[in-house]
Amino acid sequence: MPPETLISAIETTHKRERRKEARPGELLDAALDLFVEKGFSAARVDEVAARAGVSKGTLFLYFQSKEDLFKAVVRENIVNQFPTWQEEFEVFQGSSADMLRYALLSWWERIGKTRASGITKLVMSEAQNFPEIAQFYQEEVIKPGNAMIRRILERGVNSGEFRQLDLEQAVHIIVAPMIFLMMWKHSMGACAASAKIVDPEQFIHMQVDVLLHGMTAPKT
Amino acid sequence: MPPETLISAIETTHKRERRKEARPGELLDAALDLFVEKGFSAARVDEVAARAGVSKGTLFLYFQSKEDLFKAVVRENIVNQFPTWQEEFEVFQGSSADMLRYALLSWWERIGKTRASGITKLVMSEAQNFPEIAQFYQEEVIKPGNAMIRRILERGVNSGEFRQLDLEQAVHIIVAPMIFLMMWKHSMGACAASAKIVDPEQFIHMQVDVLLHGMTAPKT
DNA sequence: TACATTGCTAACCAACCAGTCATTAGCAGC
DNA sequence: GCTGCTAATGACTGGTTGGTTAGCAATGTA
Repeated sequence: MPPETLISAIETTHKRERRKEARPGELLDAALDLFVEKGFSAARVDEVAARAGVSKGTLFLYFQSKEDLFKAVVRENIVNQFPTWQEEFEVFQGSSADMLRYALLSWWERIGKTRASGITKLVMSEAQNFPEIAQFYQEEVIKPGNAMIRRILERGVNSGEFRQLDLEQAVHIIVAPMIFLMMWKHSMGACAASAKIVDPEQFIHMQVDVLLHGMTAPKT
Repeated sequence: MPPETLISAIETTHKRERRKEARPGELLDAALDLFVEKGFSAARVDEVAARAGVSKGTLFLYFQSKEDLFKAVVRENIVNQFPTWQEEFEVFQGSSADMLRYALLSWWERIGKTRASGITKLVMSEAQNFPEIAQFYQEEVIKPGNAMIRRILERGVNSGEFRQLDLEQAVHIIVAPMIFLMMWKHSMGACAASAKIVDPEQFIHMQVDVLLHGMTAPKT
């Protein structure tokens, strides 16, 4: 009986407070935890509510449905980050290689490293079973995200720093290892000990290095 | 009532045949379909049986549990492929760059393109919720798979064709885009029309090209 | 036809869950 | 202390599911 112990452990203090302002934030926080931990379909609304210290009924007072709750979590934790990046890139000085490296590293800092990376993993995992979520994520996260990467590449190609590239495809090549990193962190990485990638930041540095210069030995 | 129509549509012909030999294969085939389509936890044992034209009871006659069924599917569709590759690589003539390109393209031909790619996606997706499956996959698929990639890289480094690389990390860099391709195909790729990667083979070619030579423009 | 073998099935069990709604109780104003 | 508003609750509904098993029926044999 793990739920009981969990619930009692949490709600020892408060009996029935009225805190209309604080509830949504607390629910979103608990929901992020559970969605990341269990996935969308396996996460139980009951448990989200319990972890936020309220009953299931209360949760449905603030969010129309489980799906609605999830969308709110995504907006709170990912979509909200885009404007900051946008601004940083607009004033960025330096080579496009540096810009790319900065983009990937700061992405790791703000998304990959945090709980938010679990959301991306979740969406990739369950898109098939929840097409509306896939659609939503495509529009609000993937499209804007890809656009940002694309702009960096364009900048590099236009300045002659990068060679002529099929931009559509190149964006995927940049993004793929980052998605992989998030997937791994929240799947195999969380299980088998031997499955740990030693250091994600080191991985990103090597990734950028290979992206820029390749693996082939320089001619001597 | 979609299950009814499905079942009736399938079992119109046979009433109660005794075909001990054929059952396991048919069940494995149906199971692959459903696991790929729905994922491990969402796939219903009932439906697997129905699609194979038998009752649920029969399925449990041939496989101890849902998990056991899944392991059999993995062995049938992925693990069985390894010896072939092994042999091919052992007799491979040509540059390590060609070998790498060949490895990724033939991997796409035999796994990525086929239903089997859905298994990898499934495992990455649900490893957290089913640690035993993660463990199993790590041992029987990931370790051997990584070892094969590693051998290609070692070959290239030893011959001086590739520069000195952190092999552990480099393996991940090779594998990451392939995993991504499978994930994408079975998640976003199956949903939003705009989310289609135009051509996986083209993606792989460009990927190999970038891996070997990088994106930086050659000095003029 | 009678009989034995055994592949196969239907019915069953115990447990689970998103979402609803009538009821309860916290709190602000008087 | 009382009252009215409404935030919060939790029992309930209608629908799930993996796994078990007692018994039926297809096949081979005599």
